[in-house]
Amino acid sequence: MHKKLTIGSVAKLAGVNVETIRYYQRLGLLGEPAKPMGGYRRYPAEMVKTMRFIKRAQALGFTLEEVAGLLHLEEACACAETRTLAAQKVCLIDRKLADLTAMREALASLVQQCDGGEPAKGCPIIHVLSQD
Amino acid sequence: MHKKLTIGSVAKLAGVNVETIRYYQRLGLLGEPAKPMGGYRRYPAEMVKTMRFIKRAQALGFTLEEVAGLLHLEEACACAETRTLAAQKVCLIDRKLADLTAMREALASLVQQCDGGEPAKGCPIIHVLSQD
DNA sequence: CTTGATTCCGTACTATGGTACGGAGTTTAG
DNA sequence: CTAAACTCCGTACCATAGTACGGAATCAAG
Repeated sequence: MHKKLTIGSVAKLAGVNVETIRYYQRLGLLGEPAKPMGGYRRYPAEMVKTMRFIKRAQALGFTLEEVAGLLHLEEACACAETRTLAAQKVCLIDRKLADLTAMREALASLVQQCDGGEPAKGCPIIHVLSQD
Repeated sequence: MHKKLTIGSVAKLAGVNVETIRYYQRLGLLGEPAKPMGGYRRYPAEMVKTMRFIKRAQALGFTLEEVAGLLHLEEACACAETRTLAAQKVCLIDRKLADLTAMREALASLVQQCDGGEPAKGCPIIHVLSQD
């Protein structure tokens, strides 16, 4: 009794296109409930959460393939492999955080220097960001 | 006398494909020096820095179109428009940082719980990450 | 001065992440 | 019970970010 949503409702609740759900199903990211003899498929409400998770992960730079990996972590935990995979993701995120922070500082200082009014003679943006 | 590199050397120094440089030129991200009467073009060493900048920005989730915007900030500073653009990028980065941090915490706690040894019964990863 | 590497240029192809479309069947609301 | 809305399925199309290819010209070393 907990499979009550049509694909359209899932899409609406998750804020995505129906086609996107079908696309993810083709990629194996989302399961397809069995089609009840000629009728429409019914989806559990957790589907919406999973969709939102995918969208969040994607926004953070994970590819759909990586997201598929993260989703597998859910069903197979307490396993050395999956733990390692998750730990690697954490390292990867740490590197991204460091890079993003550096970028943020550089841009913020650019904005400040622009505020300072010092005209022409080249903004330091590329100079600051392109070293190493 | 400061235009000494061939496109191949730039590519090698920046660690990218020659075709990628030509692709960026087509998109207008990189300039093309004038071709000296039937010969090969020569590029300034800064080209390498610009390439590296593009790659760094991309790795942080900026599209090539956005990178083009960032590059324009370099030559036209002290201008209200460009300052605003940069400030918006900073906000955007702040949002990404917040999201990434949340993701990091969630994943790290997943790893810890896996370490705890509590077997089966579902990892909290999706539960934790998909709320709101 | 020839041979092999590199450049130039255009065009085509690839992968990823979707979106759109068309026709047939199925629901659901009035 | 009919009409509108939705589902199913396959196939086609789109944008982004490149990579590959092929022929002609040019350069650099032996």
